[in-house]
Order: sequence, then structure tokens, then C-alpha cells
Amino acid sequence: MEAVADNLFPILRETSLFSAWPEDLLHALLLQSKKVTLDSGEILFVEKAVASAFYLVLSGRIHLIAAASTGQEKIVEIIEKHDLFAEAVAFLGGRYPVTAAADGRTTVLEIPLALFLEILEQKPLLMRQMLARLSMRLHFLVKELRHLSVESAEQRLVSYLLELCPLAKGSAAIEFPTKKSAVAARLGLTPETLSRVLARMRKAGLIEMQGRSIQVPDLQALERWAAAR
Amino acid sequence: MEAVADNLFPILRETSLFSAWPEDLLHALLLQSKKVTLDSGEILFVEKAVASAFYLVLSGRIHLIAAASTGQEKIVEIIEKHDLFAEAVAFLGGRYPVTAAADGRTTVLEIPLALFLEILEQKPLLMRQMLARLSMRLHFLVKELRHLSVESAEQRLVSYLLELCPLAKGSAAIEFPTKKSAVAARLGLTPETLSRVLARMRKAGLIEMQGRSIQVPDLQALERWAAAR
DNA sequence: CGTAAAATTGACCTCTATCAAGCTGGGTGG
DNA sequence: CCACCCAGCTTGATAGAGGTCAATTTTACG
Repeated sequence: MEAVADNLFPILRETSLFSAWPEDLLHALLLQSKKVTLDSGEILFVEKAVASAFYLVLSGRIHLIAAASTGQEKIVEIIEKHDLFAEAVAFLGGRYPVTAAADGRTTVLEIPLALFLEILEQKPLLMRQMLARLSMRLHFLVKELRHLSVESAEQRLVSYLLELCPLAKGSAAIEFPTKKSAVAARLGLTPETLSRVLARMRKAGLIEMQGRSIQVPDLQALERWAAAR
Repeated sequence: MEAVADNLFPILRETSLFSAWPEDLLHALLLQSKKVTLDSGEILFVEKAVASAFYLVLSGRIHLIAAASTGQEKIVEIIEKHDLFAEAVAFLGGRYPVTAAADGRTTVLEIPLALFLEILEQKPLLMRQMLARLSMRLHFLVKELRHLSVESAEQRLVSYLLELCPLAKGSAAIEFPTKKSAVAARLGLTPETLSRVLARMRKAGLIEMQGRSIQVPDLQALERWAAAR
């Protein structure tokens, strides 16, 4: 853990949650926050632990993991650089619903909930933005639920690829954010199945692949292909 | 659609969202609301439609359905009598993320979003409660995600049964809230699979069943059985 | 009752997980 | 500088869970 530098301001400002915060409040919040650096695989917090803070990824990546009693794990979400996570726990008894683990060496900003809540309480506008954020997460999860329950491995992978590329038309160059085995877990698949689906796409001439980067000459063709299974 | 009667007050008061609302505001909101009655299977709103209202189930049941391009459907949630739904859409461009359909003849109270938002804007305390509600839904969905991705049919059904009965120990008499085919969809299963799992439980002496009602002589035995698969 | 919808049961098949080898490529120490 | 090593990836063979299709049986309700 280290002291918090002023260069964090622009990063926080770019998040939907903090974009409209007045300077002084942001500063007060930063004063109570600290950087935490994790080694690959290290656990930031475990499911059901009492929540006292939420986080912003400064570098690296965080995996949010839901584990079953059988020991199986599903990556609910991969949090990228400059994204906030776990901010929603604030409003509920305050226990984390998932486990957070570092993917590669990762630094996060730990923001204490107490002061954050206090500030929110007094600024309806900020609360309003918080509501919008939670709403978005809700929609995200509903979408995930659909993907998992009614879509095949092919459809899920294609949806995921389409999410990763900004334009929905023409061709695209896509890069997996992390190693394929983690992408597989994110999609609710095994690494083997992901590998096979990618192989099928390659054989069908729909993609080219080298390591983590994927070329898609025709996004719409890819979509049509997935729809047919 | 009919005029709104005053006997709705106690029902609204029992919801977590409206429990703390001042009389006058609730009244103002009710004045703009109306009852809507739907026949079985009738659609209240479709996915992606622009949202102008949210709802409270007065009688019957509503299924929230996520459909895939293939035509397959998953029931995301079964909304019971006196529960609110779709209130979260308010804060997001305002499109419904799911389709809502009546399960049996169903009456809902349609509450317009515009006034609701206006009121919230001026009452930070109410907003705070709204946040708590969204947070709960978020946790619910995360749990669902885990169930779907890392649990077997047996485990999902048992979790669902345990959710339906208030006590976690000893014996219980459980009643499915709706027809089995809908329960199956809620669990992400086909009716056939649900039927088979129930048959297996019956043969293992873990449950007795007549129509929609289920007797569980030993809840913990049921849990152990599910854990072993 | 009689009919239609719901539920069950059986046979079969598909998808994905699992287990078990190989393969590959980037980093390390000799 | 190269050989080796090992994590990550791929590929193959196999099995199991759950879906699909079809044929009954049961239930609900006019």
C-alpha cells in the first residue's frame, strides 16, 4: 500500500460514477483511499466477507469469481484497467457476493465505503448517478443470464467477440484481454471447448488467430454463422 | 384498466420500496396509476420496448422472460402477488431488458415512471431505499448466474426448493408457485428434465409429490443428496 | 364426462466436460 | 547463444448430462 498521488484525479473523473463529483469531495475521498498491489492470483477479498471498501483497477486485471460448493468456479466478470467494481455492495448489509482475485500483477485503488456513503447521502445528484450505474450492472447481468442459459458455446463466444470490438460492421481486429483459459471461464466454458470453437471458426474461414489477437474479416458473416447453431 | 381504489395503500406500504413514502406522495403516485388485467399468456411489455411505467402484481403472476435469437426462452424471474417489477429501468435510457407475460389471469398496477422519478429526485431518503433494492436484485442475479453456470440440475432444483420453504431444517411442505413447465424454465431446464429429477428424488425417498405440492421429510438429507452430484 | 393442456416416460442424440497426450513459445540458466 | 522447461494451448478419445422427439398417462376444467 502507498500514499495516493494526485494523478489519480483524471482517472476517477473518467468513471461514470465520479465524473460529476465536485473537486473537494473527490479529494476528501482520495485522502482516505490507498493503493494496493497484488501478485498474480492473489485474493483481494472473498465471497461473503464484510465489505468495507470498493475498488478501482489502476493496472492489471481483476477477476470476479463465483464458486460452487463442488469447487467449480465461474468468472462472473473481468474488470479492466480504470474500471470500478464492488461499489454496489455499499447498499446491502455489505457483504461481497463474489471473490476478487488478481489476474497478473495488479494494482487497485481501495476506496473506503464509509465516507463514500456519507457523501452520497448528502448529494442527491450523485445518488442518481449511482442508481444509473447499478441499473447498468443489472442489465449486464440479465444479459449474461440469457447468454448462459439459452445460448450455445458458439453464440456466447461470438457475442463476446462482438462486445470486444467497437464497430458492429465490416472487419475487425480483436485482442483477448487475458489468457484464453480465463476467457473460457468468463464464458462458462472449459479451455478445451473454447479452443475447439475457435478452431471451428478458423476452419470455416471466419477468423484468423495468432496468440491472443483475432482477425475477423466479416463480422456479419460471423454473426450469421453463430445464429445458425 | 380501471380506476385505482384506496385499498391499494396497504399493499404498496408492504413493499420495501414504498414502505417509507409519505402519504401525500403515495397518493399522488396512485392517482396517476391504473390497474391492468391480462389474460393468461398475454404480454405486458416486450424486451427493448421504451419503458414508461413499472408494475406491481395485484393478483396472478408475471413471468419475466429473456429470449434468444433461436427462439428459446428462459424465465429470468417469476413475480408473485404484491411484488414490484421493472422499477429499475427508470434509470437507464428506459428500455425493458426482458419481456413480461401473464401466467394465468393477472392484474397489475401500472405506475408511471415520470412522476415517480420526479419525486425520487427530491427525496434522498427514498433514493437511498431504491439503491438498496437494486443492490438486492444485483445479488439475486449474481446468485442466479452461479446456479446456472456451475450447478447441476439436481443442485438447482434443491436450491430452489430450499428457497421456497422458510425453515431450513427438519421437514417441509412446499408448493410450486406455478405449473411445472414454468418452474423448469425458471431453473433453465426442460419440463422433461425437471420431471425426471423429481422422479429420481421420489425413488430415493427424499420427497413425496402430488400435483404441485411436495413433502420433504428431511430437508438436510435432500441437501446432502444434491451436494453429492 | 370429454377434451385439451400438462406431466410423465422412454429412446435416442447432441453438446460439452473430462481425461490424457502432445505441442508451442517465451523466459532462464548454463 | 542455445537447450531446456513449463505454463498455456491444442487435439483426440470417451463419457455423461441434459435436450429432443414421440408416445402415453394424468390432470384440470368446462
